[in-house]
Amino acid sequence: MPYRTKKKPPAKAVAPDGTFAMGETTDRLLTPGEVAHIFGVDPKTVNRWSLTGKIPSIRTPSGQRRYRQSDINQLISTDRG
Amino acid sequence: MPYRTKKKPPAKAVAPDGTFAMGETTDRLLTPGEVAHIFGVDPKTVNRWSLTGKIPSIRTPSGQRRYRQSDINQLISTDRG
DNA sequence: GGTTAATTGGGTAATTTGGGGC
DNA sequence: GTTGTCCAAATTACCCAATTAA
Repeated sequence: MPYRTKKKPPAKAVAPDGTFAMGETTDRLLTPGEVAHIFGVDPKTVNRWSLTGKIPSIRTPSGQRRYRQSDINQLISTDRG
Repeated sequence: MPYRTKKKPPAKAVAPDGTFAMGETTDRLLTPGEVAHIFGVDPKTVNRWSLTGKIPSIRTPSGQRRYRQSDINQLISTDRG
């Protein structure tokens, strides 16, 4: 999967009729490559972060890792040090 | 994770945050696209999982696959490693 | 009926994984 | 202690057109 940055349409999670747009909502899962692109590191480094408990990860039934966008956003904080 | 749709899914089964309503839609069958969204993969990958025996699937009379929520829930687990 | 979106199957390219060593 | 790279095997993504579902 290439490091594709797909633009998200205006996030409209739940419509008035109770329906919602699939796949474009708040908590989509990111691939290691996407997270790596965000932080500017190697995908393997991202996996190391999950190994050391720095990022929670979800496994596909075949063992690949996926990361919650909310978890990633939590790590992105402006640093003044 | 190229699965995206601008229209409403068949019904509200899995909320954008990944949760679901227990008392209401527990036994509803999920489409490949919905399961794909949960795991952050392509719908075809989900079908591949059923072909390799990782997920039991149910077929519509026309041959399309559907998945039980209970089967999917069993596979979801946060991973530390 | 008619429109739109999702699913399916096949083929091929790209990504991910784990280990090892720098 | 952390990160980047090389490797082979496994897994997944994207392409297409036809079928099915809503």
